[in-house]
Amino acid sequence: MPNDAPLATRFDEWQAQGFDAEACPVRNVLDRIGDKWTSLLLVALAAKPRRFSELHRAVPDISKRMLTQSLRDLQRDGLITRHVFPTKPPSVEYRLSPLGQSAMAPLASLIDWAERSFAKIKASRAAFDAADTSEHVAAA
Amino acid sequence: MPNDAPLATRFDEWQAQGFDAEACPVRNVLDRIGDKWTSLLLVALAAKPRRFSELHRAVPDISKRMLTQSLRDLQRDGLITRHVFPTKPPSVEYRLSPLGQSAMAPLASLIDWAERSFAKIKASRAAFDAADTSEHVAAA
DNA sequence: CGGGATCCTGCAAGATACTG
DNA sequence: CAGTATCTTGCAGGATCCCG
Repeated sequence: MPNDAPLATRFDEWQAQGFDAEACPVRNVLDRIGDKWTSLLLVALAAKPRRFSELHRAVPDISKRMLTQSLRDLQRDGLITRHVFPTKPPSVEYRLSPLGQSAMAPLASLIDWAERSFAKIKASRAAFDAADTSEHVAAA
Repeated sequence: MPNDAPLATRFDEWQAQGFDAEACPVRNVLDRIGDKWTSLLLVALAAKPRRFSELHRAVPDISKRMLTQSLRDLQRDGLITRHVFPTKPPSVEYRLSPLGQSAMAPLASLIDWAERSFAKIKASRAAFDAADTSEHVAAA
């Protein structure tokens, strides 16, 4: 039940429901988006439909196993559709479903934020790690 | 370098850079957001600053270990700040940094999408699993 | 109270090989 | 080409105890 209450209020609601993993949209959906590969695959498919090996090349360091599994997860959630062309050899095309397309706007806004903030985050990490190291040095 | 090119174009750029994990904002930032706990903690802190054990209660099924670690990750990325009050016993307060606050808008839009789409996703999952099962049954 | 250190385990995911 | 099946392992993360 989406509503326009501030996040803080909704957090209280989720909390009241014990954050039931089955019921909580944040956990259900963010777990998928945050998956190492799924959001990358969604973006890859946002450009255009692609075939299995095309995706494999597009995302170089994913294993065939994980690619298959990630695609099936996305399909199971209804974010992408899978079309088999019974050619020889077979070819399979994946494309965003309408639901998947509807995810792109919020996902893009998050990616925008990520790109805008990346420099600050890197700087913060460097500072944090430097402080950590110098403490170790001081302690040693 | 944030820009207003469509995601598809930016994907090609990332790809050209080999998706270097150190350089790619998507991987760097989404990995954190998608973390099982961090986004939940951000939302919890969006309401108001909270202390360690308060957060522990707010997110019931996180272990102390993971809470500590998630908070340190968020602090390292500069999304939250940590304030130690040398009372007895000590109390530590966490709160969103300006950078963390700037993340809330895109995060909220994603959560909105999640809540709006959750019913569809659940339905899709159910249909997918049912098809799977019936195939097994048919095969058996 | 707010952690750190240590031990231990399960499962996520890589590597490899096979198939329609 | 587009996957499955099996085996194997690393390490995320829980449980427990300790400490200032």
